[in-house]
Amino acid sequence: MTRRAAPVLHRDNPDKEPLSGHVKVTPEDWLNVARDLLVSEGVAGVKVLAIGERLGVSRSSFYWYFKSRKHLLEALLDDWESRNTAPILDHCELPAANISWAVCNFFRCFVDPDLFDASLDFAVREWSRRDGKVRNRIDAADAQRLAAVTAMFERHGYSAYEAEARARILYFMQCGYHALEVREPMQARTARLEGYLLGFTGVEPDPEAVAAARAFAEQKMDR
Amino acid sequence: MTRRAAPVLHRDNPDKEPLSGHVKVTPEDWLNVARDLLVSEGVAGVKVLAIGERLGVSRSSFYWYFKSRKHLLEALLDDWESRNTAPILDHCELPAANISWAVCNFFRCFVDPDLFDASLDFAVREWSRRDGKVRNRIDAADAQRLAAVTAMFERHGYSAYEAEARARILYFMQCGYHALEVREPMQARTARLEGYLLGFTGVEPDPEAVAAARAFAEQKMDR
DNA sequence: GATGAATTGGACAGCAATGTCCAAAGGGCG
DNA sequence: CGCCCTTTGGACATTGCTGTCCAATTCATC
Repeated sequence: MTRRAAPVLHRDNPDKEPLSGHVKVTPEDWLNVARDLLVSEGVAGVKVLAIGERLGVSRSSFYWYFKSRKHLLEALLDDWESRNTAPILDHCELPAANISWAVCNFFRCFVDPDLFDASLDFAVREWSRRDGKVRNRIDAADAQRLAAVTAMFERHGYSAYEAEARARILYFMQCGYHALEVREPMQARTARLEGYLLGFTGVEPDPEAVAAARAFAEQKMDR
Repeated sequence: MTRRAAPVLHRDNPDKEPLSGHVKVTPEDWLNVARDLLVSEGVAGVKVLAIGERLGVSRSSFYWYFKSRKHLLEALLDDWESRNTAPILDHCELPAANISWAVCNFFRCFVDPDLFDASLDFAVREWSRRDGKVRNRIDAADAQRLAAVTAMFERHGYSAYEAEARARILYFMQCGYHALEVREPMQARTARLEGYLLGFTGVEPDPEAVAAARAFAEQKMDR
């Protein structure tokens, strides 16, 4: 059925080899909980004490793995970069019979948290408002993603000018949807699918693409 | 020429009557600087000491006007609510010869910071992620705005279904644009106007509406 | 000149966070 | 057994914030 999100803690993950010796947690555990806190509380919520408590481990042992909180935050940023942009680029490049299928491929990222973690992306975005280095990283990511969507429209026969406008409508709209943290049942969302596709592409949507996308989205419902 | 944004400090605003007696600042001054800080630093940056410093006034005098920081924040939220949603509703209801003009009216809000302060809106949105009461207020605002845009499309002949989808594309896309804090010269933005209008409305844009919108936006450039 | 509204600066308590140091374990492993 | 890697908990210095209290001051106005 639905793939479960990977456990945040190393020791809760049966796939990982057991920790030997006196080891209770790994640096990755610190990082995973830090990411969780970044999303739920913002960068200010990423506190050494809070992470340690959730790991069931003392605050002092943090400094065994990381030089300082600052170094943890740097690791967090690398982690985000290495996981959130690639799936979008991949899905834009997927072969597609027509523009309906192409846009539906793109949609998958914004429906499936395993492909694109919108909460993480916006947590980093919020962080970037107060940190120039973070800001540069996210600007680069946005540019890459936009270029990929534009190329997708161009491959399906849109002029460079129209492809750019449509790419921006599509990508910004998805970002806006998540920025507003709209809460609605997945069915309400997929019910508008034909309308969205018509708006994004300017042509009547391909019923087969719609059906496939709807099936994919509703299967991801219980998330 | 360009209308300057109102001075943040009462005493810097020549339109206001001079303060009498020993008065150096008004509660509105505290509020204005607080709003500035909310936007630039986030709600955590709204600190009594920091505001006092920018007002050139001691921290202690804050408690003459406000019971506590918490009360200041409540005033800040009321202030946002009373200024950011009305212009959008108004501009959606403006008479328009066709859908191109209507959407261009709507655009004005997102181009003119006097009509809609996107930075403030997103600062409140960020705040709402960590405060349930704030969250409820902003959800209500989003619902009102979306309803107004939907009604706008319906008045121009779109079916209820299509109006809803197009309203969401339009409103979410504008929010996404600002959420990503795209930095580009206004000319680059208006160059895409025809493409945007075609995407949003599904019909070829009215050249007169485009020309008027372009003139309006470029006149607001130096902001 | 007295009154009172507005402001000041300093002191103090309380809290939460980071980072440092260290002595004392505890368990795996040679 | 004894070494070493890892963890612990506590103490401590430091920083920065809120909120309280208060005595002193200043200026407009009655």
